Amino acid sequence: MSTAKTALALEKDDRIPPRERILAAAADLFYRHGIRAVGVEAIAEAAGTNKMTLYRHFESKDELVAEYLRRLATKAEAVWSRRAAEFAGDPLGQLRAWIKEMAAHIGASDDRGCALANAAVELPEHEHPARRVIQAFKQAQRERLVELCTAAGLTEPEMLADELFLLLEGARVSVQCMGRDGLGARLERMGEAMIAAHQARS
Amino acid sequence: MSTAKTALALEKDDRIPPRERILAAAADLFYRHGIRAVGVEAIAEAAGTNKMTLYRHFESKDELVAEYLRRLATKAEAVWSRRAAEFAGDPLGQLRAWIKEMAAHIGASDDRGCALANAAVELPEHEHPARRVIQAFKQAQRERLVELCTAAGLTEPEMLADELFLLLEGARVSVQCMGRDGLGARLERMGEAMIAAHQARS
DNA sequence: ACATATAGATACTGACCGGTAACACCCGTG
DNA sequence: CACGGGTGTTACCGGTCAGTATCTATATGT
Repeated sequence: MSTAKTALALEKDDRIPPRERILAAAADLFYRHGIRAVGVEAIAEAAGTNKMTLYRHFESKDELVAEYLRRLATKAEAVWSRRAAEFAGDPLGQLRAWIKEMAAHIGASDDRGCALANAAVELPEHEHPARRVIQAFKQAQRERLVELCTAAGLTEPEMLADELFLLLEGARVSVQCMGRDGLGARLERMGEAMIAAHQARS
Repeated sequence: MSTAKTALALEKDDRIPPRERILAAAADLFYRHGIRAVGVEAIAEAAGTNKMTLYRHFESKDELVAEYLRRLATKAEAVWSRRAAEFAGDPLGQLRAWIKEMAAHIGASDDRGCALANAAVELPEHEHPARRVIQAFKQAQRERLVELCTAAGLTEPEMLADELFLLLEGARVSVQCMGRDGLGARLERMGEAMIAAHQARS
């Protein structure tokens, strides 16, 4: 079976503790090649260490995967906090900024969609430790959107939040099926149209 | 790594030639557990045959995967033809029927989203024979939607087609992240709202 | 100088992977 | 009857998988 993996070992920096190097290498390889396609040995090597050290820090590959996703979720929450601060008191502006940022992501040539969603597709087993991370993150994401739509005084905020959420979620997977070609720009227009449709008619 | 696979060998029916039994078994296992999670031996066994016979009909696992997706694409095209015939001269009705059917899919308890999209997530390698199948199918799908929106006389048909396409695509992956809970019904409302927003104001 | 903790290196286990070789078998056609 | 094609069976190949045991090296703190 075809399994082309580019190692590209990020050069070892001893100032960074091995646990962090492992997580960085895992993030890169998992995202680019998929979780099941990457072996622990390749991760250890890319992190400038070895399997034994990896297993001293993570009790299994499944746990490493869960931690990889947990880190991404934390990072995403930080971005939301940053944006909330930047657009304090302007929920509509925050909503628009979010759409803009997602459109930019989709335009990036190395984008392979949402790592959490991809993991959900790759790991259907209900008992996998990654699944609770994914579910909690996506539900929080939707909740945040609902609150934003509500605060912006838009009509039927829950429905609009779902529309925007699914639109973006669809765009991020669709890019992996069909390629990019201008989707980023179209996405922004669609988001704006949906918001406009939920603005109270004066 | 956790890899729980339920075999559930469909009992062998000798009236069906082995090639078809293999494709049926592959379709079931690939969809339920993911492509990388299922080995050729498990497929052959579930098909009531063995690896050797499988490799007499498919030159590699990658080719089997491509054929699995090709069959699904063909089946989907047939559904579209059936629907086009049923709603001949009523593009709007056809559009609505499509949304209804997709919403029903999403409500089904064993749904794991679009097999083609899942495969795209699982197989990022550009050279994989499955990728051309996926891309062609998704582009045809979008094209059909554009034509339908145009025929229905809706405003900005390309944009509406994209909106509906991404909405549905998003719903099918989102189900795998967050569960179903009523998404089917909400989906229908959202689709109708989008269509309404593109109906020429009188 | 000593104890402790962390990390590196290498080799290993047992299982599974995709793919193949060799051979026995059955069944329909000539 | 003989033949040949599709099928089944078994054993195997080299490689990789997740995970572990063992031993050495290094750094830190006292």
